Amino acid sequence: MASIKDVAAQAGVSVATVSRVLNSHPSVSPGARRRVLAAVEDLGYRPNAVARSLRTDQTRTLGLVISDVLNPYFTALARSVEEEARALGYSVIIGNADERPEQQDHHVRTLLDRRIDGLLVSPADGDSPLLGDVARTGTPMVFVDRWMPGVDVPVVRADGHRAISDLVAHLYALGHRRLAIIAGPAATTTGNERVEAFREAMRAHGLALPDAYIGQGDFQAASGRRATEHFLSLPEPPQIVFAADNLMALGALDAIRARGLRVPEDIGIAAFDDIPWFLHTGPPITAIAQPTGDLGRAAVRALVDIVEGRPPQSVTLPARLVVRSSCGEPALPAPDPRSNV
Amino acid sequence: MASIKDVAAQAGVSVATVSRVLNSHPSVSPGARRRVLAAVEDLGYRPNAVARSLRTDQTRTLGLVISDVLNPYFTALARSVEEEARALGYSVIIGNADERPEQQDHHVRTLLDRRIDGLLVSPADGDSPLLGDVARTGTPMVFVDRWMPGVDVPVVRADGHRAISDLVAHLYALGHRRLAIIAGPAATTTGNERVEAFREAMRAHGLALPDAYIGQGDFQAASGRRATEHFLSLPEPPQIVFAADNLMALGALDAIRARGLRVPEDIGIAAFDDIPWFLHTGPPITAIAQPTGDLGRAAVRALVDIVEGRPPQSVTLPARLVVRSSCGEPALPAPDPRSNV
DNA sequence: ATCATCCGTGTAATCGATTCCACGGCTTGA
DNA sequence: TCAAGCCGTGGAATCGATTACACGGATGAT
Repeated sequence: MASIKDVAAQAGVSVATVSRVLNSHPSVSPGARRRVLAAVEDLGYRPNAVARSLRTDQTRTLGLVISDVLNPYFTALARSVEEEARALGYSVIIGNADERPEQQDHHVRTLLDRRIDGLLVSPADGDSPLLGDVARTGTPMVFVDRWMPGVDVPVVRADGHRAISDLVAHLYALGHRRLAIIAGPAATTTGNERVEAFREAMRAHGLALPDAYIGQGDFQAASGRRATEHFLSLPEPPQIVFAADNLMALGALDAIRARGLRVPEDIGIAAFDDIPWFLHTGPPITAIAQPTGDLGRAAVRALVDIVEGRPPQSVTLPARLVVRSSCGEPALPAPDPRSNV
Repeated sequence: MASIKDVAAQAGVSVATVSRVLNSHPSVSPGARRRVLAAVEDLGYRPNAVARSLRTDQTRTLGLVISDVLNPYFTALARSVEEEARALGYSVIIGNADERPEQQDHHVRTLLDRRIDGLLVSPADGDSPLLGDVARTGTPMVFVDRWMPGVDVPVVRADGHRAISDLVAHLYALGHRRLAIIAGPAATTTGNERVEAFREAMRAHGLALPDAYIGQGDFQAASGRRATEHFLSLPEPPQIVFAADNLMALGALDAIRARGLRVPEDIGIAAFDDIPWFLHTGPPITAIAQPTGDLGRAAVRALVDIVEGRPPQSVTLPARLVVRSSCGEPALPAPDPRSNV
């Protein structure tokens, strides 16, 4: 592959001049510029990003470590992150943690070894001292969706309080009183917050959230299935199962089907995170939609702000309730049950 | 961040010795090794992958350009690719083409600029002379899922002939005669093959595939919706709509719902690509499952074979039919309607 | 005892870019 | 006319690693 030396030789100039042309430095004569450009074209020359990065100490690359690529929520997030980054002249390297802290740390380390300019993380369950260390060394870093308390970096996330309170009001209006939740791992912020918001909203309606109605999940489908099976074996099963993410909702649906029960007649389902498939499940699932695209874009902007030396901003955007029919027919159907995720 | 020089100074040796320790070169004295390791630990030193790549001319990184990250089939593929690559000591950088050739080319170029060791591509619709050029320059490259005729690189893919023929037999047995297909873009190999296999299987049952029953899609949900709307407006609509990928099946489901029709009573649906969600749609969708994990792994192995100088192999694995209820109740229900994707 | 060999180590070249500094030629102002 | 300044350019240092080569000392064979 042609190097800058080949171009210089072909154009009859020094490598310094070639570099100047390529970086549009002003002091290059029109003639030299023309000859360099011709040589570049002729040789099909493309600058070696590796060499350039070594010299300039920047890679124009962002790292994104997500908890689970198979989760449509994170895929959607990854897509918007990549788009915004590309618009700002950065590439993105995605690492999939698969909800496993060791794998998350593996990716963080590889990304750091590659000297990415900044890191976007949605931390997995379990504590990882590494992330704290990384933040402390001054590597530009931003949390997206989930964050870690005690690590002082900007956080870009959705706030579900309002939407969860709307959800509980909706369920209450439909006559449901026994509401259960499948929680995410306690160590993730999103896991806790959603339970707390749910409990609070129930209290506002004079309802209690008994421990038996709190299932421990790990954001994966299998855990949703297990938790739901347990709910269904209770002497008094809940009327509604609210899953703290979309995959656990899927597992819940499985468990309910396996028992031969119907949704929503026998038991209702709702989920945090709205994804296109929820329109097509039987029945369509009532969900809380996050502004995924906006979150991804805001996260990239915050990170690039840090990278480029501007003051970054934490961002919190509201999630909103999308009512469908998985908890029973709503009294007043929403004008458009389709989410705009 | 500490460099190899800092480690050398701290350990009281030269950078050469440090490098030898790090690369487990045999001729280093135990004492020196110990001091170097201590210094590495002490400084939290991690080798700079950028510098190393520049010198060794290899990045131990593979590029993967997929057609659409929002398509669960490709996400599953990406996941298995990353896993296998990690097991073999490589990292993966994913580029999302969004079914757009320019965006695909953008990613290919960026990946090449970064001097990835090899490229895994599932080419998008539309011709891209770039890929051919890249292959010709000797960059290690492997096609996965889709390929481009005339570009001489190994192809790792699933063969759907048998499964499609099974599908048509299944539909025929259920009494369906008017079968329609939503094709992928003509320029993609998978697009064409699936239509041809379908046509051939129909002919084997004495059925014709009229042009009106061939919808032109682009592997995106919206095109599946449009094609299905067109089918439904025909004087004699088909009894079954077979979508050449999962997203178009989703679009088809949309269109059918929008007309207030029921699946499978009014019209049946089947899809190429099986994804977890198809178990949960209303009704569960009959689909053709690709051995996605095996495909991803085989593709990585083929690519790494090229990179490391071994002779690579093209691989074709059979897809298989997973019967569910979206085309009517099967006479003999399959023992386990759950796909093992 | 002598010479060849081997082992552990350091010096320095190298990868492909960017960029500081110096230099020669030309313009411009006094 | 001459000094000062500017402009286009090239030489060379530099980023952080790897690795060929050289070298001194110890070991082993004869």
